[in-house]
Amino acid sequence: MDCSKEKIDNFLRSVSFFKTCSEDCYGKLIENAFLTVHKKGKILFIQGDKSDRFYVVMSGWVKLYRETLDGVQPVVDILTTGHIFAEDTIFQNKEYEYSAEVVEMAEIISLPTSLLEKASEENASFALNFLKHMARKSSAQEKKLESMVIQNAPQRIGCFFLRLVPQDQGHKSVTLHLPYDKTLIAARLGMQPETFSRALKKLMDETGIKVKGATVEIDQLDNLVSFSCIACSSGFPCKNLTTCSG
Amino acid sequence: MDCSKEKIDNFLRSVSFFKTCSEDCYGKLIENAFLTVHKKGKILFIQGDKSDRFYVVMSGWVKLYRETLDGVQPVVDILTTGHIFAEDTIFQNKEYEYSAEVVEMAEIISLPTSLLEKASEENASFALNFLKHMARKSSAQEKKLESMVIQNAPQRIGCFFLRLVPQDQGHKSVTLHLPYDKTLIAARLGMQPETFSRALKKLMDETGIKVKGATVEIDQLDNLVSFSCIACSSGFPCKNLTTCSG
DNA sequence: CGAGGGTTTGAAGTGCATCAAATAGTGTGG
DNA sequence: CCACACTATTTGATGCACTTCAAACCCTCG
Repeated sequence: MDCSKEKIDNFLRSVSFFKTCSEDCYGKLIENAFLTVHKKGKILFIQGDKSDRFYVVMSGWVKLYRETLDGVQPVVDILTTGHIFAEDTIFQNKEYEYSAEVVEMAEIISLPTSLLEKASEENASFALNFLKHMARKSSAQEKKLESMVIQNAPQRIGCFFLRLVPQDQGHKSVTLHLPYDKTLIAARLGMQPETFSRALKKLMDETGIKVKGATVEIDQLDNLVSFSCIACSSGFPCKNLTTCSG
Repeated sequence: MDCSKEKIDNFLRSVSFFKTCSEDCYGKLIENAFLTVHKKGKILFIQGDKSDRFYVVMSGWVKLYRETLDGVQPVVDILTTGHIFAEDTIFQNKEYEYSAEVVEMAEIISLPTSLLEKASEENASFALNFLKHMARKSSAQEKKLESMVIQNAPQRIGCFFLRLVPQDQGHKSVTLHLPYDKTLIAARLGMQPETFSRALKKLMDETGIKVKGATVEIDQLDNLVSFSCIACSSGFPCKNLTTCSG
C-alpha cells in the first residue's frame, strides 16, 4: 500500500539514526520496509531465531526479554516511538539475542539488515553515526547495570520516574502518566510486582510524591532527585536514557 | 625509544581491533603511541577527566570503576592483555566515563583518539570492524547485566571460573589460577569479600571443585556448568566474554 | 454482573550486607 | 632467616531488603 510507504517515509525521516543515510540507500530502505500493527501480547520473534530484519517502533510499546534455562525471563528493555531493535544482529551471527513482545498496541516498521551493512560500507558518515548509536547504547547499558546493582528498589523507581520527566522541567511540579503496567515496570527494574508496590509506598513516604493508579504527581522534583540520585554515578539530569533510542 | 616503538608495533599487530586499519593510518598510530609501565595502585585517569587518548593493555590488569555520590565504587570491568579501554570517549564528549586503576603491574599503550575517528572516516572496513567491536561489547554487557540480576553469588563465581577455562577443554579436568585478588573478583562480581568467601565455600560443596589459595581445581566441568548456567540465557560454553576485548 | 488480570497486603523465609574480630599470607627491615 | 606490619581472607553474629507464597482487593471489559 502506497499510503503505508508514505507513512513509513514520514516517520523514518524523523529518526536521527537514519539522518546520515544517503538518498540512494534510504530509498532502498523504504522500498523494503514493512509496517505492521500488533496487539498486546504479540510475539514478534524469539531469541535464537535467524534474522535478516531489524525493527523501528513507530508507536506503542515493545518488550525485549530473554529466557534462562530455569524459566526466568529477564527484561532487556522496553521500547517506544523512535526506538530501534535487533539492529545489532548484523554482527551477531544473524541471530536474535533476545525475544520481542508487544506490550501495548504497536506499529512496527521492519527493515532488512543487509541494507544497514551496505549503508555502513558505502557511507562513512552513516557508519560513524551507527558507531555513535552503539556507543550511546553501550553507555546507557553500563549505567543500567550500575543502577541495578547499587540502587535499592525505591531509588530505582524514583530514577525511572525522573527519566519520564521532560528535560526542561526545572523545579516546577510535574504530573506524569505511567506508560505501561506496574507489573511490567517492576520487571523492567528487576524486581517483583509485590516489591514494586511496597517500594513505591516507601518512595511516596520519603519524597512526598503522590501516585494514584497510573498518575504520578511530583511537587518537589528536588526531593526525588536527592533521594534517588545519591546512589548513582551520573548527576541529575541523568543521561540514563532508555537504550536503543534512534 | 625505538625499541619501545618496535615492541608496541609487534603487539598491536596481534590485536584484532587494529587488523583492518590501513598501513597509512596504522603508521600514524604507532608514531603517536606511548608505552608506559605502572605498578599496582596507579590511577591512570579519573571519571570526568578530559580525554584525547585511549588505551590498550599489553600486560597486567586494569580496573575500570565509577564512583557514586555516596561513595560506593562499582567496578565496570577488569581488563588484561589485548583489551582496549576509553575507546568510546570519541563519542562521549571526550570525557572519560569511568576511572581506571592498575591492579596488577601493567604495561599500557596509549593512543590518540583522533586517529580512531580519522581511521573510521577514511576506511569503511575499519569502521565496520569498530562497529563489530562495539556490538560485541554491548552484547557482553547485556549478559553481564543479566547475570548480575539473575544469578546468585555462588553461580556468579562459577560462571567467572568457567570463563577462565580455555575454550577447547572438553570434559577433562582443569586447573586454574586466579588472575587477581579474591577481594577484587568479589567487586567485579558485585558482592562483598565476605559474601565471596562464603559463596565460594558453597560452590565447592555443590560442585566438588577445590580451591586452595589462588588455585582452582575442577574435576567435573559438567557439575560446574549445570550449577551455574541454569540461571543464564546463554548456553555453555557461554560467550560472556570480558568486554572490550580487541 | 461476573471473569480475569493487575495490584496490594500479610506472613514467612532467603540471601546478602554489615560490623566485629580472628586468622592466614606477604613483604619489609633488621 | 626471623619478627613485625600490613593486607587479604575467613568466620561469626545480626539486620535489612527483597523474594516467595497465599489471599484479598480492585478494576476493566465482555
